[in-house]
Amino acid sequence: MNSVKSVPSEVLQQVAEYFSLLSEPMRLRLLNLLGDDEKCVQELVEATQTSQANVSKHLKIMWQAGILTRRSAGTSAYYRIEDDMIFELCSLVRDRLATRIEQQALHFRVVNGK
Amino acid sequence: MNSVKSVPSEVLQQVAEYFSLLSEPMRLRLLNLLGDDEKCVQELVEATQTSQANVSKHLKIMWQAGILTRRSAGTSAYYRIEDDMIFELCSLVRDRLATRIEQQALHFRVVNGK
DNA sequence: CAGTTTAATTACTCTATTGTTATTAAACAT
DNA sequence: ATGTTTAATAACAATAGAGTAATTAAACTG
Repeated sequence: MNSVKSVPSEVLQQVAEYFSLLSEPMRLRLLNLLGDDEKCVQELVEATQTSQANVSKHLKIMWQAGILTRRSAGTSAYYRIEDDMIFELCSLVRDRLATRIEQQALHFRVVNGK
Repeated sequence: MNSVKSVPSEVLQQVAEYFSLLSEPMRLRLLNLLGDDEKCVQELVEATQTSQANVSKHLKIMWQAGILTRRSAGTSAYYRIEDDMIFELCSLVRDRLATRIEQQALHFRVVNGK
């Protein structure tokens, strides 16, 4: 007897797809650059030092997934973070990694006798 | 002037790697099966309907990443979730996806006049 | 209208990862 | 010792994804 209900595989699939959005450094960088403001593609290209095609591709992926909004103005396209949960998820993971590294440093010091 | 400090690329890399651990349905299923208990490889193989080699490979990946612990007993190997943050992350994403689907259903009803 | 700027798309290469099969290793049972 | 069970590993095929270069499309500018 297991008290935990088994999760349908479609749900696992969707959750996995959401996490995979955040599993690319370039997308995390774009999200970090966007922050609370909206930015156009050109600004993001200049800040990331990658190709315009690559930036557009990543933005499209996140837009299709519903974590960004898109606004056209003239020849420009402005993107903004729609889903604030992103920040919560990222800071949770970042803090966890930080404490883990600190613990590793502590253990390293212990096994080497301070 | 941007008030947000730019995140070093090594940090982005590590955060991305953490999320990529959770971006596979099979690993999410294993984590869900593990829950709060420890389970051996054989139990997980029976529950997942995939090959023993595949289960072992995924468990190794998560063990190396520090989100599982491993205990040997006889010919068996028991794994347990070490990092409870997993549950928090997964339920955050699952709830968000649920509300998104509900909103889509609502919008669907509106555009079709109830 | 011609020229320019900005973004999206297409076609492509390269790399990483999943899952499978087969094999090896280790602990136990008879 | 032999055979059995359990898990880890190696080698491989198939797939997915990132990044690039080139092209297309759309909106401005002169």
